Amino acid sequence: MPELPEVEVTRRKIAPKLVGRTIARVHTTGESYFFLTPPAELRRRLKGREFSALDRQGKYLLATLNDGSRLLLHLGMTGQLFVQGSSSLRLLSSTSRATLKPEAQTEFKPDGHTHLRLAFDDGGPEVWFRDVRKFGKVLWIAPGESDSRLDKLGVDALLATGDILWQASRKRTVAAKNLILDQSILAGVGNIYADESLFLSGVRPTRRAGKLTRAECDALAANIVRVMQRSIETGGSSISDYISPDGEDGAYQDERMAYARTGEPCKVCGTLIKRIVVGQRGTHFCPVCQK
DNA sequence: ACCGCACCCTGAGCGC
DNA sequence: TGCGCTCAGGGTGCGG
Repeated sequence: MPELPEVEVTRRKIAPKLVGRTIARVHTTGESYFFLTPPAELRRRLKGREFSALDRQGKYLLATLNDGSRLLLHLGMTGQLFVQGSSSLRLLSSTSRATLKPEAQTEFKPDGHTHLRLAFDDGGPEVWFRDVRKFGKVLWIAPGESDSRLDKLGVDALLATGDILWQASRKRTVAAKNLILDQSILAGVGNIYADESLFLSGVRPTRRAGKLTRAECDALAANIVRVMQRSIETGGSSISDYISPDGEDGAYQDERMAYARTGEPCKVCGTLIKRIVVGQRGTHFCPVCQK
């Protein structure tokens, strides 16, 4: 699932394929939950525009167009933003993956889940946005306008500080995990990096936020920054559907200490990693290392 | 103000 | 072989 590191890796790799290029044609699927801007309007707004920048805020990608309008993209759970010509087994169904020899994999062809296709006037490779579950989002923002989704975001998680967590957590009864998942406090933390940073900080995910000590807030902020920077360096986590724009897998999943390690020994003390549900999310922790 | 929870979606995996 | 059920979860919105 794409969180800040995966979105940042995507941004870095896709930016050169967007910035400076002019959109010649836009193909979309039909109206759906996915299109916050109706597809017909989106096609009209984008055609003929040139991308001038690609930025990131939390888990959102924000492209600026040469008329001052902006295109907001969110990868949701299963969003895949990539360049035409990429080949990745993650673009195939698991049955296809199982029956297809790796050397036989062919270039991905747009399917019903490929909701947005941008073709450019230079005739080069198109940029495609595919999303099986449609939890992703596309929104066109008029020049000079803002959007409540962006306005509500807290400090980018790469800039997390103990002070932010300390201030935000006082008198709060929510679980510590829910606090760091709150995008209005820190923008970019998702389920994987929440579990990982809590593990590294020795804090149990269910601990009431208001009971965190100042030292624990400092440790948590430092570890959030650390796991995210490390994940960006390794290309992000390719755990379910995430692929980078060139189809390469990330490697951070190999460094996981807690997430999706249910029943496996803790890499520090050997105790079996436990799985519970916190705030509707699968949550993994070491019952001994995390207090 | 805060908190818990239902909902949006589709495919995988399981039991029968 | 196939059906029906459950699970996965980011973000939004609503009811308590």
